[in-house]
Amino acid sequence: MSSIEITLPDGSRQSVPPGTRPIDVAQSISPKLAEAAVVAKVNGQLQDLNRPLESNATLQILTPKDPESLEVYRHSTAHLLAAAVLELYPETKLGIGPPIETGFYYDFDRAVPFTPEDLEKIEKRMWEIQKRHLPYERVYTKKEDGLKKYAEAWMKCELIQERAGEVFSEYTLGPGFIDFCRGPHVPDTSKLKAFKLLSIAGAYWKGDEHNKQLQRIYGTAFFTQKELEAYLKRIEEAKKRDHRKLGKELDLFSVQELAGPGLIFFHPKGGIIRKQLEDWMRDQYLKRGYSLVYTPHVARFDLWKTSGHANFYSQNMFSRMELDDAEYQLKPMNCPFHILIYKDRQRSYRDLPVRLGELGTVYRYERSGVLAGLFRVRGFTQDDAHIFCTPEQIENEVVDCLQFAADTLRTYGFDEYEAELSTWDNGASGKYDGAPDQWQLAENALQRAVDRLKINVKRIPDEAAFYGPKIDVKLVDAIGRKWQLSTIQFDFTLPRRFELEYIGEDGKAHQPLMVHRALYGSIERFFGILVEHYAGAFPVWLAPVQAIVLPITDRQIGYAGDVRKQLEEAGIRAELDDRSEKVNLKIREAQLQKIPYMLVVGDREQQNGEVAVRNRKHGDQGAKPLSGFIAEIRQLIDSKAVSE
RNA sequence: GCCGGGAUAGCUCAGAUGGUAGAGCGGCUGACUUGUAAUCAGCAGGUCACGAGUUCAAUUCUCGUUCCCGGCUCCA
Repeated sequence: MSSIEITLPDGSRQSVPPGTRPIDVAQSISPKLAEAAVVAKVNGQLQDLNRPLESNATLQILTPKDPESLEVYRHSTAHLLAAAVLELYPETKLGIGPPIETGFYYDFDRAVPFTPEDLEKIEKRMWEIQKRHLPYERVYTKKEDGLKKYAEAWMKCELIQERAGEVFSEYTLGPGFIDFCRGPHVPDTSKLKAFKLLSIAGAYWKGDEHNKQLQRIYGTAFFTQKELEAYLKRIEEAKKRDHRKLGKELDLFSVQELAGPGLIFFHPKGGIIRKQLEDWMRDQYLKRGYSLVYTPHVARFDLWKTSGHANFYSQNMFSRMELDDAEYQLKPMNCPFHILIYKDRQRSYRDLPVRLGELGTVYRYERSGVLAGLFRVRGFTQDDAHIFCTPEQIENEVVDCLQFAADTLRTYGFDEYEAELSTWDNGASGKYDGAPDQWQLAENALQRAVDRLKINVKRIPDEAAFYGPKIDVKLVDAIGRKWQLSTIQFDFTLPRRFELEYIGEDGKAHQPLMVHRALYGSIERFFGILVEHYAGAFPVWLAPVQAIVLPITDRQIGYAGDVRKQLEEAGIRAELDDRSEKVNLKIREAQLQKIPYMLVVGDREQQNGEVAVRNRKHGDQGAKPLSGFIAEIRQLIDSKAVSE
């Protein structure tokens, strides 16, 4: 065969000699394309630009515009990191070094831990190697030879044992570096223009805590310095919004060392916000056909044996406590309690669906290292509800839940969200509880519900809870981060364990279906997400202080007090700053507290019964009659406007 | 839980190769009476996280504990 045929994405064809490289084809199309090229896609597979084409193929040249090329680029940067580490610390053993959503990492086994200073040194060495313009070259080794070659590198040996075929590929980076790797890579280090090492962390080999702990170096890389800087700026922005920092600055909540980690104290200002969240949710329960219930925080341990938590959830529960008659257990979940209410009397099909909702506080033992602000705590309150219904009712119930979740998100100013449907493995592994027809019914109901609402859902096989399939809703916050929020989960296990029943039309007992659902998930965590989403500048209806009256001199204190009183009578949370300070200072402090409205009152306003309105975002709005301002702010509060 | 880093005034942080500490902000007092992001002056605040050890001497060095931070694993 004297030539092979290459089909390009636009459908055009080229005849080229075998052994032609994708980069040559790119060059023939345009030197500019060759310059921009990062990697090739040959017959749908990513491949090195320098790897010769041996037979007819479709070929696409990927440039920074293609998302896949960034992964390759970052993977190559990870190799650069490994090469730099080996030059500086030759005794280090290499683990794996993949690209991740925000950059890349590489895992190392080394007796001495890396320090932040090492990180700087390593990054410097990376730039030095980058400047050598070393090629990434693909070479092949027989498995048996490879195992010998990597005898010293225990992790690589394991990987080769597990993953390599008879002959496997390796990539060199100059004369001194070679790594077992599937590739592909960028042609050489001159392609790598913008990268930065970010942090050091411990990480278990293969993610298993029984394995050896390695040292992971995280970094990030972008095609341009500009993108890198934008990313670093985003990290800075996220730090500024950190709910732990704002929680202290705005006096919203605290964690007390004397009380214990992961236990949250809501201060008065945080308490007001939390009350809004709770009131709204309880009102919604009642509007949407839920019954509001209250249940205890502890129960006999026997209850948790019946529910099964004593077995499969024990490592997440607080220790049992001994009372005179029996052992008691602080509740890690609300479901058994709601089930007991359901079971307290006989249910007819006419009673269904039964929807029992609660803001239920649960306690879970979380390992100390995982606790984080409001996002991961040991005591938290779920907006938890359980729906007991017939198979015929299930689809409508799921639709209502999803609608409810979407309304919740919209109310708090989240316009963007994603949904995931986690399904079982069709019984392949036996790790899922419940009958196949139950799984079928539930998964179909979930799928039809999202279809009816035209929600885009990502289906994730084999990710269901062992007791049933679920839909998870993830919101996207103001700076593009995703947070797991609402969850709607089927449960086939608990109705069986508790022998739940309803009497059907046929006069016989049937087992109801049960759905767990939580929309905020945890009020604490949702609160934290809100703090970060709004960077502490809460919508007026949530703001702890909605307006503050700022008299310019002591002469207006009397009038300012009247203004405040009228605001309070109109149901507005108002404060008065009657200190003998300059109005500039009062404004500054009110601004830093992110109070939505500052009402400046001087002699002029006092004379005319007015207030000079300053908005935290839009600044001075000029003077207006107090009654007019009250009408405006009431409108914002009553409509739960998310911006003013 | 594990790896690494950290804890100094109410807050943010500086500091000494071991000789018991400092700034800014805040607080208090007084003066100023001020028009849209910091008025001035004075004063008072610290078992340098906690507990042991080494030392003539420990906030500083060593060990342990607690809590916090970045990760791993897990998760609302």
